Amino acid sequence: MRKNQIRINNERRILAAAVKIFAGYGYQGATMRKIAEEAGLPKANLHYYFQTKEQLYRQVLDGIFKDWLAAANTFDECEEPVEALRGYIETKMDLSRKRPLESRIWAEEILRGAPLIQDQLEQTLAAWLDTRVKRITDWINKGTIQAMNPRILMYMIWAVTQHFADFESQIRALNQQQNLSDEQFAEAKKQVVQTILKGIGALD
Amino acid sequence: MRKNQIRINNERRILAAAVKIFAGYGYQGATMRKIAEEAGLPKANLHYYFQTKEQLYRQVLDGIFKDWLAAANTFDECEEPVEALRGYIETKMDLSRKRPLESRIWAEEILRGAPLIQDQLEQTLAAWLDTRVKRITDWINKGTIQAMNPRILMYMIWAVTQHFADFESQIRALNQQQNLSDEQFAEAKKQVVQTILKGIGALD
DNA sequence: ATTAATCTTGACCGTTCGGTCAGGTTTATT
DNA sequence: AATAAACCTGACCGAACGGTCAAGATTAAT
Repeated sequence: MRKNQIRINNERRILAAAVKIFAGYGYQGATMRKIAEEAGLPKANLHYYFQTKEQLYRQVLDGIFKDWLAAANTFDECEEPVEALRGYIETKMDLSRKRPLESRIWAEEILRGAPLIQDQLEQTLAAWLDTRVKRITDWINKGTIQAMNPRILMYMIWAVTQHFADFESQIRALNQQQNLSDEQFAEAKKQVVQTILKGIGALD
Repeated sequence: MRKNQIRINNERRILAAAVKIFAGYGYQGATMRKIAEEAGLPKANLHYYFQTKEQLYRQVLDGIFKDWLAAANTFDECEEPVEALRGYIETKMDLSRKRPLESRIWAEEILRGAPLIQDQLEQTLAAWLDTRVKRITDWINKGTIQAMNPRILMYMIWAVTQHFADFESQIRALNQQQNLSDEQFAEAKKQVVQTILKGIGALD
């Protein structure tokens, strides 16, 4: 079932506009009018491609969820905890830097109690986490890293890395009203990796 | 200018209801009708005590901001980095546990770009952070903890501690649909403290 | 060239939003 | 007891919301 080029283009335009508006205003604060304006299309046209606001929002969330899971590639490819965790943390930091809007949409959805993605969290994400927990447990049993609760380690990594996207406006206010420069962000990335790896006894 | 008891009681009731509704639905998603229902008062009565939805929201934010700053008492009272940071992290963790709603309201406000509290961030919070950064810098200069960027350390502490409130629904979905028990939370608190303190070279 | 399918859009609809207000009730002051 | 101040609230308002639809325009298929 090949899609027409017109449909492909317009769906992409609308989704890109929706990401901006949902990230900037939240689900409730975002309006179909604003998204239509951002996309440069009449509002009725949005409803032609996406029947309801909720369906449009769901498709946005689906795209974000895929990126979320894909970020774990480095984690899976590396044998040793230092490489694997460093790669994962750096990938998540880069994601926060390059796609902060998506991170904020995700955060707001969780903040509201994950009304639309609870199933995906309980099914897909829970399974995803379980396999990573097993790998970390193996490292612990081998003595490569110290004993700990692997889940809490993952929560900490998520918290810290996503903070640089989700709380960007707070960080900016505390940095002379300037977003972190590339140099500052690189420093943050380095320090985050260093602190966590050292914190779990994977370094030294 | 002493306030009447009726006013005191009703303002408190309305503010408590507002915290619940703002936390559960976000600023845009919260309605004066829902808040009135939660408070058990007619909607028009809310507007008698708080002229607009925004003013009510501002007062909620003000209360949260004060708790935020007050959590630093332990930090200031202790001489040594291990005590000071441990106390601060534990206080912030306890705050996330006991008052998650307030944490979520704060998070959403920052997520939306801090439209109403930007001034307070740039003035009060920036000054607050500066003094703590100075203390940490002193520790670094004394060699008690390793060299690092103190601001990034504070961001990490905020990120991790608040994550347990802000992402509660995600953590629940990954914990067999159960909120963290007191025991699990205590374990998390311990591991967070341990990881960060060890990560900055304040332990061992 | 003709038909069918897809796409486009201004105008419109019912609902809900934040907010107002007049007029009544309760509480405080003297 | 009388007056003033504070408090209460049902009914209402204009604006903005998500969504619909009929009728026309464009593109694809034959």
